[in-house]
Amino acid sequence: MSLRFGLLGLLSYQDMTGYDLKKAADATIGGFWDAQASQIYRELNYMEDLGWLTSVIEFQTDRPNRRIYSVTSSGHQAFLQWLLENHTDKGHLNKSVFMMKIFFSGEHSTAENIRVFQQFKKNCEIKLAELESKNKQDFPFGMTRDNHPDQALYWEFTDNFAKAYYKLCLTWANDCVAALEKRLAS
Amino acid sequence: MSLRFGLLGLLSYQDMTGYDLKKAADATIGGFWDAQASQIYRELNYMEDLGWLTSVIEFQTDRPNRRIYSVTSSGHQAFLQWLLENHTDKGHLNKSVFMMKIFFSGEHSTAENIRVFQQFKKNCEIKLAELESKNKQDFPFGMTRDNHPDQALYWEFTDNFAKAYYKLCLTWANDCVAALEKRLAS
DNA sequence: TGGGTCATGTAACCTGTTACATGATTAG
DNA sequence: CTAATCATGTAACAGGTTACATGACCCA
Repeated sequence: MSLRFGLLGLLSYQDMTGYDLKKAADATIGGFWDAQASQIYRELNYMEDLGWLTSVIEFQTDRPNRRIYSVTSSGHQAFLQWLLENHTDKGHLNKSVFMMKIFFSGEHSTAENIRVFQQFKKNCEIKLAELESKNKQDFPFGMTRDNHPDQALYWEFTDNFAKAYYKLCLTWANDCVAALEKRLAS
Repeated sequence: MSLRFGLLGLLSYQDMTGYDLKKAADATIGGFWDAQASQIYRELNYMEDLGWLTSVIEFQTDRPNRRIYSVTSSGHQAFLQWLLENHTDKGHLNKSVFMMKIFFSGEHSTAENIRVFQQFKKNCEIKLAELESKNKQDFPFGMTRDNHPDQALYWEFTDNFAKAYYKLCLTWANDCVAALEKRLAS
């Protein structure tokens, strides 16, 4: 699994600094991958050691210097190979803390669990709103849909998935709340 | 975070060995948590050090001895506290290798990507079939729905979620394939 | 004057994964 | 005869998280 290859992919669109990458990642793969800045810097370092990246420092006087990374040909090869490796992610719903808690929620009162679901719904609504609004503006750093017509379709696919996912969460949570309220009434 | 509490939860239903826990986990929380046996044993050890569990060895002659774990009161307290901690899992679609690959799939040919989606669909269908069949039999180790009426509703909630999730994956993948075929035709 | 942005990182830690090892019994 | 089941683990590693540190500039 790997942020690693996500970074390679983004850098293949455009040379960037770690700081830029954090923002680019949030704006592009952020719907399904939450990247930590500290990890980004670590990965960049590691990949430079591997020879997958090279970097140049841009000196600035009024702001901190910027270290700009570029993918080498061996880095791009590694990326392409990763893309071809068998995609069988075992179904990718294989670690959900929230579901774990729900599973054991019989320990709590019905009323309390309704509140938990309502909180969950709020979070989903926020996520959905973020995804909808993001859609209107284009991707940053020169990665526009016009710029990358072949890629844009796949960007939409992942976007659609994320949206559909959070909508599913909302309807599911509504059903759960309905069932719990029914129990309260009886 | 954290198989640990899942194990505590299951042990609160019934005393068990690590081996039993692996099977119980697969049968109960397996829809949304893939637990490794090696990690189970490590966690059991660790929790015994913490004083959250105690264990007794059951000697057997014809088979390996069994180490049976029970939750202590401090273990149960830790479990309850975890349940109450704020549930805000940031949305739990925050790490998907599959989506990462799809996002960057513009590098491949349309035909190849159609095959990738078809493989994905097959995996989802298998998962769905597993979930449907599991439903018919009851949970193992005395954890029946009649036995735990308060819990059973929440078990169903997580079950419903997993099923709805894989169904969503299927319809999404179908839409993607349709879009790709349309592109092939034009 | 306080908080946000720009920009880089380190260190310790936690959690989960992979690969391996052992060895008897039982069912096909 | 072979594979699965029972049953327990260890060791090394990979990947991700949290907390912290630095410091200037800009805007309200």
